[in-house]
This record gives sequence, C-alpha cells and structure tokens, in this order.
Amino acid sequence: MGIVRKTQALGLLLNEFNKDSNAISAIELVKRLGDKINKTTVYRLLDKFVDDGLLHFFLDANGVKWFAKCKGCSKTNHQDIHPHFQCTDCGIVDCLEINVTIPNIPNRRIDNSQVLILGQCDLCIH
Amino acid sequence: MGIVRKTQALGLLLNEFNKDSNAISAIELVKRLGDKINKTTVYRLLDKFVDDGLLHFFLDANGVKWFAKCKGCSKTNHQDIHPHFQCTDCGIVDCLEINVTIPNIPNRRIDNSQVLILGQCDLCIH
DNA sequence: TTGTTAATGCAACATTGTTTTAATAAATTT
DNA sequence: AAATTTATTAAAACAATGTTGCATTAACAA
Repeated sequence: MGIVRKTQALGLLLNEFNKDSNAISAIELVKRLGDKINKTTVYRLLDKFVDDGLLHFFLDANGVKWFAKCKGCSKTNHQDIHPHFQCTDCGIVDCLEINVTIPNIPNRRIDNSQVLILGQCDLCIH
Repeated sequence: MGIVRKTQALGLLLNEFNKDSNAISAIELVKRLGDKINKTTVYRLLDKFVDDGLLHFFLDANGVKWFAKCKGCSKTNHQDIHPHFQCTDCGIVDCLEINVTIPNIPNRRIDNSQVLILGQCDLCIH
C-alpha cells in the first residue's frame, strides 16, 4: 500500500532525496533521521515510496540496501532498469544512465537483471 | 589466511560442493551441516576457501550470500568474473558461462562488476 | 608420543531489518 | 470548530545472518 497521508516524517524523508541526487542507503537514512523519525517508520516509508514508483532500490556489494529516485516510474510500471555504481574510495552510490545488454541464454527466461559496477567515481579518480 | 590442516569439517563442507554443481548459500550450508559443524566454523571455512581460490561468492537479490566453485582461480588471482543466475521459481542459483560487456564510463574507473540475472531456469521453464 | 598451534565449538554480541500493539495525528465528517 | 475515523507512528520485542572472544580439541611435525 502506498502513501495516503502527508505526514511530517514523509516530508523529512523526501527532503533527503531532494537535497542529495545520489542514492542513499537505508542505514544512512536511519542514522540521519534517527532522532526525528523512528527507524521502523523510515523503513516503512521507503517501502511505500517504492510502491508508489517514487524510489527504486538495489543492493550493493555488501548487501546494503540503497534507494534512489525514479525517473518516469509509476505505481504500476517500474522501469528503472539501469546499472548502479559504487565508488570503492568514497563510497558514493549512484544510478548510471547507460545500457548494459544481457545476451539471451538458451533454455532460460530472463526477467530481470541487476548490474553493480565498482570503481572510482569522477571525484576520486583525480 | 587459507587452509592449513585437513580437518573433518573441511571434508564435510567440500563434499557439499562436490555433490552439487550449483551455487550453495551460506544459510543452506549452515542448515545442512548444522548438526555436524558449528555455524561459526562453516562461515570461517567458507572464507578460507575463498582466500585459497577454491570458491567465489556473490550476493543474490535478497542480499543472501552464495558460494560456488572456482574454475582456474588461485590464491593470488581470482578471475571468476561472470554473471550469476537465480531462478525465481525454484530458487536455484548458478554461474553463467557467458560474457556481459560493461561499457566504459567517462571520468570513472571501473574495477569490477557484478551481474545477477533473474528468471526461470531450464527445468522450470517447461 | 608428545608438543605446538591451527581449528573448532560455544556463548555472547552485532547489524540490519520486521512484527506487534498501543498511542498519535492527518483527514474527513458533522 | 469539534468530533470521528483510521492511517501513521513509536517503542519494544523479535528475527535472520553473521562475527568475535576465548577456552578446548585435534592435526600433524618432531
């Protein structure tokens, strides 16, 4: 079930995604908002945002859950299929606007693919 | 630090990978061997096998850790870079012997990429 | 066979969530 | 504007998946 009421917690959480264009981990959000929003609420709101097509999520190489804003997704149509990037130096995670082609595999049906790319971001490479 | 002594637990754990050619999750191994090997030991042995280049590991879409045998890796050279597949019907996970090309990204250095493909396996597609 | 120390088991702890339930606060109705 | 409804929240307990510390056991070299 998605968002129904505009609560204070909702505003605070959404604000984090507006001031930061990168992905944000659930852990980081709980840390940042911990004194204002209970962690249960943070997790529940994140799930609702995903349901509503506002955010999508993915796991990094350590199994940590990250959330990022969707572009052009709706409640019924999540089409944020793109690779994600994690900088092994500074830790930032973001969405890549590139296309990675997955070849067909004989005798299997491919429904979905998740690509995580690890390396150095533009700031850390210098 | 890798394997030094050939213990009983080591034999039991390795046996699981010999009788099953697919990947096996840490959780599953702890379950299967739980009455014979303490879970701490299972996790420690798995880490050692990875150090030694016998196994490699990766995370599935739920953040669950899976292990599979390496082909031609050594202690110093882990080159098992391939996509992994998880069947959303029966849950089996295995290594794919296909190549997925990751394009270069301007101003970033790519060190590593992890590709997880989700769909139906050859048995479940029928 | 004995001594050394890698390996193990156990208990406690740590992290990242999830569930339950009573209280609170948006939104709606009166 | 007050009362009512019920979505939302907070708090505490729980759960899953590991990890750490430490005393004990068992490989294996001498």
